[in-house]
Amino acid sequence: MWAPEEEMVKEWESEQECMKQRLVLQDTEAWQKEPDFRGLERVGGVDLSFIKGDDHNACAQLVILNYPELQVVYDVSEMVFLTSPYVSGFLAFREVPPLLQLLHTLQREQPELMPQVMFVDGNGLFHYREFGLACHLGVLSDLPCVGVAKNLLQVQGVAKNDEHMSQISAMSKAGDTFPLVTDSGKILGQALRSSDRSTKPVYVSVGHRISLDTAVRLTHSCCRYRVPEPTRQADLRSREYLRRYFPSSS
DNA sequence: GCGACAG
DNA sequence: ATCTTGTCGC
Repeated sequence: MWAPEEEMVKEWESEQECMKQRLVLQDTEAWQKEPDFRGLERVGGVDLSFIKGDDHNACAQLVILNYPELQVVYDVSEMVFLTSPYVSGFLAFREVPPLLQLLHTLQREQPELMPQVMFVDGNGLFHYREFGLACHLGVLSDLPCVGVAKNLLQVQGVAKNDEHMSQISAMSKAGDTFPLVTDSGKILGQALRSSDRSTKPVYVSVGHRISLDTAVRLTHSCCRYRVPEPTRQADLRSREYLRRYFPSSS
């Protein structure tokens, strides 16, 4: 393809700017204000897994877990064909369409299972233009969303420097956090030590219809291992699906 | 040339 | 995202 990426990225930037106006960065649900999240019964997770040499065909996964037990009560795997390339800062344009499709199918076939909050693999507000995957999916689905990234995106002055490494070392137990502060002093997310056994933190940021404090508290309460259980199950199951139906990829 | 580059 | 098993430690 000859021209596009540069032009496409410009369009994508304005789309993000437009959708940003619909973002809600505060708690909107009653359960979010409860100390033990009383009233929260279903949390969702989504993920995409790929076949090694193929960046178009992927397995899209949606799982619903009950809360606080965190047992899977619904899961769907579906092969999808991705048309957009992965461009850092624009992950949502590649992954959101199939994820929305899974949510729409759920709405049509088992609306009573619709999750009350979604966990997303990647960032929300902690993003170059403060509109990452979790914001994008949140706005288009109008569901509360939390972004949890496994790797630090270096944005707006936040970097993996000595200070950052030092703060990581200072987190001694599960639940410990430190803020991700931009060069302009804005807190766009929190690094969280999600389990006692993992030294490497996860990076939590607001997606939609939830406050940062609630997002961090909820993420901590959904972690049995380093990655929040909804996202972890989505990842495990989508990869299992590929192993089963495309043995060539394993 | 070196480092960054969510997934 | 994916390429990759066993292995060291508790």
